[in-house]
Amino acid sequence: MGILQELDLNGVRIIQEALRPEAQVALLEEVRGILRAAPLVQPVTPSGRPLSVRMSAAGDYGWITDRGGYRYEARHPNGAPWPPIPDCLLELWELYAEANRLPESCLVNWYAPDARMGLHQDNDEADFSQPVLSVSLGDEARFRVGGINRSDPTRSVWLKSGDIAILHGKARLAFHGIDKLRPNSSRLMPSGGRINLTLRVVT
DNA sequence: TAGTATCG
DNA sequence: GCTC
Repeated sequence: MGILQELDLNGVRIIQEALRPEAQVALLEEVRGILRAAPLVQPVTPSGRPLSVRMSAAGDYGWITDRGGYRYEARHPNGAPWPPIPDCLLELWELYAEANRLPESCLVNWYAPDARMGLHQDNDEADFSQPVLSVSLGDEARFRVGGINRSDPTRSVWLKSGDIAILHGKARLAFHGIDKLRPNSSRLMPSGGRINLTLRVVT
């Protein structure tokens, strides 16, 4: 175990090694179940540009982007309701989120080895007093965090498999993104890539 | 503008 | 190549 277990990145709380390897394996199996019920899709921005990340979701709502805009939807684009959020993720929320509501959405983001996520805000939710909690699985990723204005200075950290990041308080609306993955940096998924699970209160 | 390209 |  490393010495550093927790750090603050522009107000974003990073909990390193929150999940032991066995818990990561179990969570990965839950994710595979979600993806059987709700297959990954490659979304496009409202301007029509594809995201490099592929997405699915669990819970009452999933986050969607297409030519119609950014929004939450109660159903997968194929018309099926999203599968339930696994209990182990609800337990992580209770343990770390310090929220007074339960998450209504678990976004599942699949990063192929060359996928990235540009700097953005999570601002399609109704209640910004509720935190956003994300779990990393698989390859390490450079996570960049700024402030509430796009021009604010940024800092970055390498997120590893099993790490948790929480956008809360004044950092709830912090701009953030994923610069790049570090290839072959995890034994969890030997074929490479990264999964990010993001729990949010939507309404 | 949850995109991409580019720079010192 | 990496960082900001």
